[in-house]
Amino acid sequence: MGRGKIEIKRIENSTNRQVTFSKRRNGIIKKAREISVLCDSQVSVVIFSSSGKMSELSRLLEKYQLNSGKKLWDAKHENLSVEIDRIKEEDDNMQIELRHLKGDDLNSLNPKELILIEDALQNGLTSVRGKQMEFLMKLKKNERLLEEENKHLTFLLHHQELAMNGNLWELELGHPLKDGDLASQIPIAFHVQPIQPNLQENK
Amino acid sequence: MGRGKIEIKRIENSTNRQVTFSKRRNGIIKKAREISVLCDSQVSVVIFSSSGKMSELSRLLEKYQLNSGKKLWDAKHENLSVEIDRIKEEDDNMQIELRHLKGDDLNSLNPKELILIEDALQNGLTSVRGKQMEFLMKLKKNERLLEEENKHLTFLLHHQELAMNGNLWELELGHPLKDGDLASQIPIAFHVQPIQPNLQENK
DNA sequence: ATCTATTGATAAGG
DNA sequence: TCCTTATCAATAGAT
Repeated sequence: MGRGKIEIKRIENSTNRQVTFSKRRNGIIKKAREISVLCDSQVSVVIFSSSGKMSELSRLLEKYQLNSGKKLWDAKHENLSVEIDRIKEEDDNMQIELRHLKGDDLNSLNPKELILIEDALQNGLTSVRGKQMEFLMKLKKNERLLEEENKHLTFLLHHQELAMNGNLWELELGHPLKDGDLASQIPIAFHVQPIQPNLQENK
Repeated sequence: MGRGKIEIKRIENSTNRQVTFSKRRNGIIKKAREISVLCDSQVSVVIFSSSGKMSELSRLLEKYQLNSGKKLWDAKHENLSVEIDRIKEEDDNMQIELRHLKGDDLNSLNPKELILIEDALQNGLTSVRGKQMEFLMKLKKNERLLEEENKHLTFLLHHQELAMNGNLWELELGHPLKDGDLASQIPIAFHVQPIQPNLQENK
């Protein structure tokens, strides 16, 4: 097309080459636009001239980018996928084991496996109850300590009251209390009988 | 160019559109090749048909591709990292729960949590034992059936032997057995006392 | 897919 | 780069 046919090989005359580049580049981009409109298709054209200048039509490239991105991903990071698969499998296995221990999905198991799970559960139960017992002991011990402290404080309080009463009467009587005084014979009863907890672990 | 001029807008006839797409795509790619040869330029053309199929010429645009590929990879990588972290966390949690159910690492738990675990274990144990009971029932039932079959077979055997003996004596005596014959009074004892299984599930 | 009339692209020149 | 124009390639529509 044109005043003469040309062979498709590098145009050696640089001016000529530049002119042809310009014309054909426009032609290609025009045609790319046309096809994208006519045929409802996504087109991207990127052209670099030999001097490095870029022209571009991108009626958009998302799919392509996604595609090449995926390839790149697959090639370079397959090992990561393997890692993920490995973890997921581990995950699945644990999920199954958990379900079995919680009493679900037992139908897939044979009696031998059921026995293993029963043993595991029994062991777990024993351990958990042992730990609960430990807690209980700690609580009881703490309780005993508190009781003793309580007794001690009560004792102190008693003496303080006695002392205070003594002072009052001293003020009123004008002399310290002596064994013969009535006040010193006031009965004071402290019932320090702590509640005995009745907790009992049921075996 | 063609039998008639066409307006540049979406071709509604889908067959027509498909045909035009095919022709023009080839044309564009051919021209892209030509310009890259004639003008010593780098060209990339990517065309997606409306149905999503991709055609491409890339006389190649490494910088551009690598760049977009890398960006894409980064985004994907981030997503995947998040996914991996999520799974790993799930993994850890399950691992902890499993260890707890098996009676390990109980020190980190408070009494309330211990009770939850105890309940879970108890439930699991109940389910597992229920399932074992099912198995047991199945076995017992099977056993009963076998016993009955056994009884039946023994019965048949007994009769067959009687018949055989009868025939033998008939042969020897020259006549069928009658009540007066000695042989008909031979005591034959069959002790069909199947073993009673003493299995007992311990609750 | 192939044909072909017609249009559109473009080589050469200014 | 733009215009012109002769030439030929691309292609629309038909088969």
